[in-house]
Amino acid sequence: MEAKEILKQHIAKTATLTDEQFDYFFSHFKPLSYKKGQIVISAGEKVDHEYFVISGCLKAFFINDEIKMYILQFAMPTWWTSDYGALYNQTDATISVDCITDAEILCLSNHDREKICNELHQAEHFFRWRTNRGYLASQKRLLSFMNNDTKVRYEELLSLYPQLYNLVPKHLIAAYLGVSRETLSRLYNAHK
Amino acid sequence: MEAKEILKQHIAKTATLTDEQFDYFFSHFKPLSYKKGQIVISAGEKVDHEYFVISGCLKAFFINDEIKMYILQFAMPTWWTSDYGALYNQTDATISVDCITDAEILCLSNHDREKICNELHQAEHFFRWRTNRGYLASQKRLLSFMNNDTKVRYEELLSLYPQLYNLVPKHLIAAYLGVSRETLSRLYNAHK
DNA sequence: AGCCGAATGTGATATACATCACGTAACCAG
DNA sequence: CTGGTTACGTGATGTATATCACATTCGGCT
Repeated sequence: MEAKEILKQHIAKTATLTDEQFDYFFSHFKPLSYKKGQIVISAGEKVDHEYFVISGCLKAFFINDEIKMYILQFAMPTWWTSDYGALYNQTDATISVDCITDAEILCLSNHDREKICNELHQAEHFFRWRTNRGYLASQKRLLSFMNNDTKVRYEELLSLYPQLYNLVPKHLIAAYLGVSRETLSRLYNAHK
Repeated sequence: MEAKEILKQHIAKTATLTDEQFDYFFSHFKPLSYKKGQIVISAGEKVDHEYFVISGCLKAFFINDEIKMYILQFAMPTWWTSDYGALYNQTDATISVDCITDAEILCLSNHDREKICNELHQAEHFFRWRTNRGYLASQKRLLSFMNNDTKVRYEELLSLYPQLYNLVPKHLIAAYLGVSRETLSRLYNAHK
């Protein structure tokens, strides 16, 4: 299935757009191809776009002290990603995004999103719901962080996204869980 | 300033409504008065409303194992609160909300919010931005959780909301930070 | 004023995890 | 194939924090 159709079905779950409206909506997206390891957003630079993943897997991450990396999100097909803080507030990125695998993505500028939201009520509706889902997911993750130990969070992550186990290296999973790679290694090798 | 005016100025920061439109918008809200300690949302029960705080301070919290409490949010004037997961998905509440102090709040049903969003494009715009701010705040807190130790998070919280120091008991601050009350006590009593 | 439960301080001990260190295996590019 | 980089496993040790226990103080009621 091509990118346009994937986005169309994704939007259709929350908003009602005529074919003409969707064509107009889609005309603001630019398709991009990335290779494994390529950088999409680099901390310290300006951010003008958000990204909708068609295929592949990206990560959005924060690096502190030039040393420790924390992964905010693994972005899989039909997920959106960006440094939304920087994007909405027009500040420099503090979060970076790069490709864990080769990836096809659709790119939408901040300006165009606001323009479309203004022009099409249903587009605004869609983006409200998208953000809402992100908010709920973030809150759920925060609660899990406070409430569960690493092992439970690890199993939670894998039961939610089993494909991650073979797709991304273990030290990235550790960076998502917020523990060291050594601790994670010991956790699932404590067989029995 | 009365409740209606507070809400009006709050909305005006993100959305443009005529006086007539705002009057219509406001007509869906119901003012309520609560006493310190009163319960607004009780885990396990249905949730039909979200709440806009006019005065006082509420907390939204999760209780695990009938023992440990984690505070998701201190809701201060002009903040919104509810169990949004339960509200949007029409499931039973997993999060409770109660009053830390006496409070005046405005209450809006889930049904009415969706109705207004559908009728007034600018209302949908407002709620998109409100949710967006919540999402960014939640993401920031998550990052701080992974990246900073308890002391830094404690200072972060107090520099953001200095009034909390005298307003809420320390064990609630500990429950927000995700540490035991003993640890928090030792932290700021470790005066050399 | 005086009482009682709630809030807070503080010691002792246990534990999960970070960190450092080192070794091995897998992967890829020349 | 080969050398180097990346991923992964595992031991030893230090540290922040949880937990339990108990003492003390505070604040709201009657």
